[in-house]
Amino acid sequence: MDPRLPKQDPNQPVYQALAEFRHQLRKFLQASEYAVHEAGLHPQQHQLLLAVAGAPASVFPSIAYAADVLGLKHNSVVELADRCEKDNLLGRRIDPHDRRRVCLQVTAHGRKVLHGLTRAHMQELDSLAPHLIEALQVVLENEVHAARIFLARKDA
Amino acid sequence: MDPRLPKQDPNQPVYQALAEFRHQLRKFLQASEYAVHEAGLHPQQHQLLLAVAGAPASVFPSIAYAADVLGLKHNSVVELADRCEKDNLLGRRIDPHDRRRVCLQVTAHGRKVLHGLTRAHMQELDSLAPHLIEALQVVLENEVHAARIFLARKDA
DNA sequence: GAAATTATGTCGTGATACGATATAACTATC
DNA sequence: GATAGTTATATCGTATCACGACATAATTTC
Repeated sequence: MDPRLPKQDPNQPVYQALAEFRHQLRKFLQASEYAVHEAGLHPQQHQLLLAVAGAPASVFPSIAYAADVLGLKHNSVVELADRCEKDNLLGRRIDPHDRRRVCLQVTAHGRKVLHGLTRAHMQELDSLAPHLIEALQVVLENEVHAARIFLARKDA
Repeated sequence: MDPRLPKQDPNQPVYQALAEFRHQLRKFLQASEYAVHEAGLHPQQHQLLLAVAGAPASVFPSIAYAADVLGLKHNSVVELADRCEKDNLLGRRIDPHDRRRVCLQVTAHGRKVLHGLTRAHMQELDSLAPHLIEALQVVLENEVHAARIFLARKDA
């Protein structure tokens, strides 16, 4: 006998769609982490480099800014920046206009590493993006379907 | 004087696109974690529940399967399943056909929690998915652009 | 210019994913 | 049908890392 109980949950297709979307997301994140590790740095270091190098020209790349876009608390970014500085990926420079603030800067070495990693990421996304979008669309279709059921129920 | 060096890195637009994509990704993941936390469980627990409940009917939801789709080592899933079992979200059942294998099953309580969380996730994705797709497209456009430059250089 | 606010930094703690290792069940081969 | 090898799950010690709580220093407000 199969140890699985009869799987008659009406939400199963929704769960499957969401699970598949997460799976695709994780595949991208895993591929990213692998490439990053090959390049000799930690995933969070790469994310900080990318956030700083990719900051729009209009924003000041401070600790607080990085914490905001990375979704971390400021002290976590302080520690992360410490580790990046130790590995010569990032530099700190105090803002003369406001000497509380720190301007994070990618070093020449950091730039070189980031450049290589970016190539790898673009290639990865090239093949994964369609799957990601497809999975997202399946999720949204399920949503429409669920909403239809919900509305039908309300009408009854 | 501005502590930022002249930002003339030709890759900046690419970095910005990738950083924005990651930012959107994190916003989704953060919103997810918030909802999950509100529901009284840990993000990884939710992921395991989803992976098990969303497993296609054709696959056996074992520890190894969960480890595969969650991108974790099997022993991490063992520990995660322990925590889920302790919180009455998941049950283990040995497969009679192969008594080494364990069948993971979402409990009634787990199903109830997952149901509520799924509603929240769908709503979140409803508003975030367009931004995610947009960010992805900007990345891919940058790739095309970069490839064009690359090819032009080769032709020269 | 004192008080409140803002930005960054320090330190101890807790959660968790992992490597190494263990145990048990299945499979193959003789 | 015993032994070797493989597969699936489990245990345990460790390291990383994000966090809360607190500290320091600069700026702003009144």
